[in-house]
Amino acid sequence: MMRHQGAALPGKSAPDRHAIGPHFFRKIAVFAPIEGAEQSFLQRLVASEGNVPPDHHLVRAGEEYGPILVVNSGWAVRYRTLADGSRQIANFILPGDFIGLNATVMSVSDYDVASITPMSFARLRIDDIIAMMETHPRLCAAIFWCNAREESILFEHLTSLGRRSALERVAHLLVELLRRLQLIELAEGDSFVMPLTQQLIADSVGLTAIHVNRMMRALEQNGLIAYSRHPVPRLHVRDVRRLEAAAGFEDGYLHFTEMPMRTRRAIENANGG
Amino acid sequence: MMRHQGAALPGKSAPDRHAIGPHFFRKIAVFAPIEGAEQSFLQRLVASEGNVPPDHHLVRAGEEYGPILVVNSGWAVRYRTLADGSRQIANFILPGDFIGLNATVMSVSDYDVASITPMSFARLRIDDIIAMMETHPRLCAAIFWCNAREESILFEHLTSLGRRSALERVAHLLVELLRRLQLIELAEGDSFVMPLTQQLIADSVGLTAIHVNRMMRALEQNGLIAYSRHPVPRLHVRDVRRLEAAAGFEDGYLHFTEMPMRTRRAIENANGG
DNA sequence: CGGCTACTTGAAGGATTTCAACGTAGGTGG
DNA sequence: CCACCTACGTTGAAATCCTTCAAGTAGCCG
Repeated sequence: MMRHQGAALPGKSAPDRHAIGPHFFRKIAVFAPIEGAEQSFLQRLVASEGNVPPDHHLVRAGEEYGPILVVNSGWAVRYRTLADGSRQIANFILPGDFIGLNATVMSVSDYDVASITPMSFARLRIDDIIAMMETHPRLCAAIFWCNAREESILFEHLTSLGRRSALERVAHLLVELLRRLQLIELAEGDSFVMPLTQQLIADSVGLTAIHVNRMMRALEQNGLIAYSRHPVPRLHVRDVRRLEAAAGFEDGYLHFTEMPMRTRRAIENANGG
Repeated sequence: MMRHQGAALPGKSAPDRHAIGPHFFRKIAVFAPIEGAEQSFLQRLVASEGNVPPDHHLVRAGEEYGPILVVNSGWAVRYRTLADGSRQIANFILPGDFIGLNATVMSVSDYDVASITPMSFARLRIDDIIAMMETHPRLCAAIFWCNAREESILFEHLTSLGRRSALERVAHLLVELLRRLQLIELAEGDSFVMPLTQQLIADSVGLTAIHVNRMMRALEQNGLIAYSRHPVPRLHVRDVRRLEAAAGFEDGYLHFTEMPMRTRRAIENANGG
């Protein structure tokens, strides 16, 4: 059904090919570095790797979760569809993000996840993750932190929809994407490859695609952003400061910070002491 | 500074006074019953109990988390404040809910929590919770489930702000509160004590208090709800079905049951019709 | 070339906000 | 016990933001 990545590797001799790519470890390092034995333990947990084309469903609302995925490349989108056919996007899923982590405590999904671009990812068996949570408290805490950070981003998104103007919402999304991509080293300076259509942005920020268009043109005409279509669509943030100001952006919610001391101490004592 | 509940207990003789009230266990039972040894283990973890009056801050954005709380009675609100002074409420915190669970993996809060009514709660030390996660995997999973459910409610809230009309948003909030209160047995039939001002509702659903007023009057005039002020403010849902229809409400996101709502409706219609 | 998708622009309409009053209930101090 | 004060709720009218409707452009792929 779904084929593994067809890289022409000579047998199984490649000893430590990384199944979970570097973006995950860059992101998680904000919380705690995952290195050495821990990293190889996590790598050995990878059951398989996968690829999907754009517009492919990875999780479906109302259906059982599949394996948990860690994105290695490509973008996906998590959303709910309403009775009238309109949809609301919760968040854009970037390399290094988990997909379907709720499967550890819920059997059926209440949202959809679909790829936007071609994607590659590592698959982790749910039972292995649950077992890991008992044996490796630091990794358990790291997963808990990923969840908490995602929830924080969701809250900021809610704040946008509830209390910010159309211009602010669009600007805010663009700054957030820039910052998240910079963290995983997928931005080049203040620009990044931009796979989102204006309709996707609209479904995220609660506007019509038409109005998103007007807001982006306004940002462009004021010299805050620029857009180039070739060779691939790319967004350039011309003035990060002014874009942040236009968005009412505060970066605290992204938690570019460290693990609290007490958590580190507790975990170290449990393990070594 | 903060006094313990002044109940005139005769010394320490009361052996097993429940520090975490019943609402928490009713809610969590949807996921897994916490009974016997597990329940008493959790009860022994309670470091102390506390009370606060209305409009009291329990968590402050930008400051370190205090102990983790489990609400025993009263309502609180979790929100962020924007630069211009407006605020966005993420969720209303009811009896049985945790406060400050993120303290397990983050040291500084990025949101405020404040009481709406007088509240009572149990305090749990963060270190004890972290230790518990390693020794009691079922309790760890239960906490993980609480987080996942809260995130799911937040997503539905986001969907309201992004894609529903003012009338739908208000109706949706009222149905959600009814359902959550029924789960913890704090509703009486289809009515419940309503401590929220229209301004609080407005800050939750992203409208002005004036427009919330108009929407509530519309719901009242159409016979969907009724409001009585004495002896305490109380909201009566006169027609749950029609209120749910007006809200575009689907209860899957609350994770009450294994059975999706459309299935249950189909069964009820088949029986009653 | 035709058909598709995404993007762009203008004008009219509608939903929600803003501004401005007024009502009502509870609490406080004279 | 009444006068005043404050917080919350209620209503109307004007202004604004965003949507809807309509039309047209640009690039891509068969």
